[in-house]
Amino acid sequence: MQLLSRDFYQNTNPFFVGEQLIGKIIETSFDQKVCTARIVELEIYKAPEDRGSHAYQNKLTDRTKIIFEKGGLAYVYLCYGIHHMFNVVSGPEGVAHAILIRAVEPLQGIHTMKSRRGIEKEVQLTNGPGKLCQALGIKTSFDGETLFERRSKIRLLDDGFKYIPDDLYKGPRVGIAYAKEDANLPYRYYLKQNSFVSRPLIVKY
DNA sequence: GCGACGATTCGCT
DNA sequence: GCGAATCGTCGCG
Repeated sequence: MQLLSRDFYQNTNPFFVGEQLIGKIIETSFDQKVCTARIVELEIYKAPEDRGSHAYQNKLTDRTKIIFEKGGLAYVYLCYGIHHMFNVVSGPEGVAHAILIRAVEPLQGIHTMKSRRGIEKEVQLTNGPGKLCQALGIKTSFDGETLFERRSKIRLLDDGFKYIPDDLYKGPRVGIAYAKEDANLPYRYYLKQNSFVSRPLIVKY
């Protein structure tokens, strides 16, 4: 298990970073509880031209300032007043790319995740951006945490897992109708065969 | 200061 | 399939 390096996140191409993040491991540790889970679905938000991005046209506010930092930080915000959303900040300083983690596959700490979620069914634990934050204990207080340090409450790790490139689905992002034509861009990635993906494509016959 | 709204989830019909 | 929950952020003036 190896920490992803600080340099990895600063790559200027957010699509490359997104492809690399699929299959990597998120580990949270605090309150003497450790949870790990594999990333199986994410969405790219590409500054400054992406209307879906909070940093569209490089809009700089108290909330978005963290996205402009050097890659390798967590961007966590509250959605609908209830759900936390976890993003990986990428790109060099001043370039506001963010990658929303939409689904993960639980590996360790499943008992803790069940207790945080208040449910027993494993497939429901982390198959959505709000759900996985609840399961892993990710809150807005994680905003700005570094992802490349052992001492962080949240880290990203590589265990050598490799997916088959043909298994990677690329399609439109979810829930961003306000982004108009940008909503159709293929910025959502997920592993086709994985049962923890949120809202997988329904195949019609 | 205030009103509108959201990168969602859950429960009920 | 639909609507409510629930609150921080943003834009307006």
